[in-house]
Amino acid sequence: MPSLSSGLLGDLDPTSDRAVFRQIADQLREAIDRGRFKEGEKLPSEAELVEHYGVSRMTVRNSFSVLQGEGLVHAEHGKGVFVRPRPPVRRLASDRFARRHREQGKSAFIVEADAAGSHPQVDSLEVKEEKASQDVSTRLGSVRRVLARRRRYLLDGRPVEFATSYLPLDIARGTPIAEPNPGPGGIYARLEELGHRLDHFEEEIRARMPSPDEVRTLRLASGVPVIHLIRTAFDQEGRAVEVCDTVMAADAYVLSYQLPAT
Amino acid sequence: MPSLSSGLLGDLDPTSDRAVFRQIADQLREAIDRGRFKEGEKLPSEAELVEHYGVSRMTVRNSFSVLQGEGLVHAEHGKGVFVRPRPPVRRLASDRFARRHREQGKSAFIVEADAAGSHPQVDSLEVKEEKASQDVSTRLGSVRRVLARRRRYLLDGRPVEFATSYLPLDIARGTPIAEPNPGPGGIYARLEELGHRLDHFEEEIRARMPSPDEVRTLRLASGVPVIHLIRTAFDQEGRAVEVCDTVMAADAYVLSYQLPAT
DNA sequence: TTTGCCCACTCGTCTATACGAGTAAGCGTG
DNA sequence: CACGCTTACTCGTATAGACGAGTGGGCAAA
Repeated sequence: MPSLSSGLLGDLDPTSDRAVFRQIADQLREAIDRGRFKEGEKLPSEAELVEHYGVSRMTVRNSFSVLQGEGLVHAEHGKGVFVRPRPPVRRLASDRFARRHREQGKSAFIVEADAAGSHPQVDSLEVKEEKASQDVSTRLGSVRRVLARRRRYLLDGRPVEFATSYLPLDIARGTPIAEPNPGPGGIYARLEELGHRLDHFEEEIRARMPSPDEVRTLRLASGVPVIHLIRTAFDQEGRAVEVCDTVMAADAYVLSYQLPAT
Repeated sequence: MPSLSSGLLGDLDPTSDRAVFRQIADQLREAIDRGRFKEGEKLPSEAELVEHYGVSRMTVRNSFSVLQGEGLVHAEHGKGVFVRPRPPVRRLASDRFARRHREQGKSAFIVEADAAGSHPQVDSLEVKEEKASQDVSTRLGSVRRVLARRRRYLLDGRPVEFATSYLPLDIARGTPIAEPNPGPGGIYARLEELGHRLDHFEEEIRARMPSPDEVRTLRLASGVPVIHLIRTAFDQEGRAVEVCDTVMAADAYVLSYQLPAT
């Protein structure tokens, strides 16, 4: 059978000064927006579109690359080009570090994911002492070396977040914080037990395109940005006791904050 | 003179299974990261790279498109391909809506930008009544029609943010809030004067690639995501009195929040 | 039936070529 | 000197063709 697309897609406007590949991208985008192609569904193949529009294959591929850059579709070698499904998002609420959430045994990530019916995992655990980067050193108040705790979070097998915590050695060395598993309530519970009663957190949020490294560790599709969150924890003496650097797949997260109007 | 690039760029590895255009992208990326090409500087032209690597022009263009997708470079027709300069970022602190900031005459955006030495502008003002979207209606508690206040913010001539505030008609109609210029302290000051004493805000943050529309209104370079922020303002009776939907150029913003450890 | 191969279809990579259009500098003319 | 043209260089768009490699179904052989 010839192009299934015929019914769903229109013709090109040769008088338009809009580039042909843009016109094709526009039509595909609109068809997707209108739900003519649903999430996960296969778009017409390159060959079909070449046929339908009477253009060369590179032109069709150019259209697809536009849509890929917008994060709308993704290509699978040997299979086709598909409408990118929106994954379930993880909501991070601003009270997620409240003391009351810290009393339980399991980490917030596990508890929350279980509740949402998905399968959580944490891997790539690494705990080691290292030299503090300029930025981390500044945030922690001029420390030279730090304890770094790295881990990757996965939901239903998909990596969604990569995080590194940095703590001053004089606080963390020789404590459960320096163990791979710091115990119930996580490192914040341990910090409080060690006498660093937490006062508040500061979070800085940026969004940007991922580095090739991040594309690899988070298995990101093209057209998916990352949210870069840097949290600093302060104890009641005003000392920065931890910096946590987190990179999240932006399509898997919604951050939520509550601000006083005071 | 032949390629200036010769000194800065290496050779291809024909034995590698990494695609040629990726190898070229890798080398350019690394050169940029190492500072061999500085912000705003011109990369070697397509022709020079064709010459240097002995590949076809489409292969070089493919490399550039990879880097463009990463937001590292941008092309200017007739001029060349340049390392994308990081614009000055605007910091949004979580206390930006505190009452004490609301007493002055000018809007927070103007005050802040002036202080930072940049030239702020607000344009595309539009104030009108319209049908509430499903989402806005839900957030405001099932209102059918709303007052919508749209505006675009620019820094030194560059659009950085596009925002729309939605307010229930029973609150806003016939008040200064329905005027293009709501007066000193903005609409939050007016809301409080009207007896809606503000209690707190809720902010939801997402990051994603921009729609073609957003690319146009924010004049976004390719490879620049947007931060999508939805703020809901609640008064002391617990009623949602405003929803503000904001789309920001992600390369121009850092959001900063302070969370209690309680 | 099961195994394994082949083939058709898919996207990925690369070449070669052509023309269009924006930019900027040089040069000659008025 | 000032203006406008030419020209060389830049990226943008599009064509046509070639080969490679992943996927999955069908068919033939064991």
